[in-house]
Amino acid sequence: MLVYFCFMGRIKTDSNTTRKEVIIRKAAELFREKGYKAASMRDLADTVGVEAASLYNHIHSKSELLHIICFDVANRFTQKMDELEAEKIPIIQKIEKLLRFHISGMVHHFEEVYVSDREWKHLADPYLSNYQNQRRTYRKRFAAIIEEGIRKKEVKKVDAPTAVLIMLHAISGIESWHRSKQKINGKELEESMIAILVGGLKTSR
Amino acid sequence: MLVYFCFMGRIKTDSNTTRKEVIIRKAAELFREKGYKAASMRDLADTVGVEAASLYNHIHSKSELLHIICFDVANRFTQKMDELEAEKIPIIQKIEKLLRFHISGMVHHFEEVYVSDREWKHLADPYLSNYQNQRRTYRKRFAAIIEEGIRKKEVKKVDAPTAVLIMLHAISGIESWHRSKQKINGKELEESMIAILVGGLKTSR
DNA sequence: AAAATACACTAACAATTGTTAGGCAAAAAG
DNA sequence: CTTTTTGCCTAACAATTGTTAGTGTATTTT
Repeated sequence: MLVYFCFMGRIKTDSNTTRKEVIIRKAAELFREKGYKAASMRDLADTVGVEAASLYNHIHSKSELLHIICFDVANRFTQKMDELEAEKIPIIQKIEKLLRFHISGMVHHFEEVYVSDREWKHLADPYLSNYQNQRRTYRKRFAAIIEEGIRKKEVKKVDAPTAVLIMLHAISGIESWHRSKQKINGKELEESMIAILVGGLKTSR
Repeated sequence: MLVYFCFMGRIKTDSNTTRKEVIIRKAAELFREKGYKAASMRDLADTVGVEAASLYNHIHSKSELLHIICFDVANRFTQKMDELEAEKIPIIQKIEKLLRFHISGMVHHFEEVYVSDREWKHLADPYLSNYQNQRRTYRKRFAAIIEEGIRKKEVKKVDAPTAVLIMLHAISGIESWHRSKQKINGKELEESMIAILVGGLKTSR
């Protein structure tokens, strides 16, 4: 017979949100803030408002949290790429659209996108190789678009993989925009970035 | 009376290299590969060829390793900025020079630069705030150069902090160039990057 | 050659880690 | 209301962590 003094209550959920989703959300915040390895399950439990052991009623392991976050993001991007490839618009517009998708992902789903971008190293096989493959082919598809642009003379002659690398990492730099004190608003940021990045690609006339 | 069976011998050093420097070098490799938190002192000891405890004859703590790496890199960049500000050359050339310095740092001192870029979060105060300040003022000085360029109409009208963010993060993307199988050579990479980045900044004529 | 220093070793520590077991209470289902 | 299920709790585990103490052997200095 055991008496509970400081009973903490259940994890609060809005309707349409499972407790697991709440945990994943908080995990993303925490992993972003401290890094996957430095964030402990006890930390996570605190921010969720529960004891560490209780988390395991909803999830299987810490690593599950990471791979859910990573693949959620990766799949969203892959899906967007599918749609984009099917569209019949000028290449330079395709590129712009893709960049805008990346930028707004980084602005509005910051925690998840950032974690998937920086912490995927800590995935365990077979998820690790899976993730790496998905990422690699995504970049190849992106590079293929740029190369098509070069053939059609819409895009300046550049090394396509290098261009992809620049674009994607430039966008991941939005991280420091989030961190900065006096930040311009999200829409301005987007336009500035597009101007520089797309401007750097267009054939100069 | 104790007899040593598998005596591993001392840490090998070239002349002009202290054992501490060897350890720091290996630490940079390890921190880059696994991340600061995931890299254990026993891992480090293994790659150095020694027992974990022996490392402490040369260093004070794990965190010392991180802050030596971070500040070595940060100071190099700060120093370069000092030199550059003093030069009397067109702004667009200044920017190009700075970018080239960053690029070749990322190509030739990859491990240290990468670690200082990605793992500084794990610095402990007061080093953490120090580092953040140094980084912030560096970026402000970079932004000031771009703003001067805009005033002199050498540079397209863009939000300067955003431009800095793009440049620096684009360069840190060289990480994935290192990782990639079929990589173009370092010099080509540099020229490609300069073309896109500086191209994106110049006033279009 | 003797003395001093540098540097490696083994053994052990306290703290923190992810995770499991088992029990009780609230919420949902009957 | 009664039963079942869900979800929280405490307690504890084994593993891994950074680090210190103490000891012995190479190497360097005298």
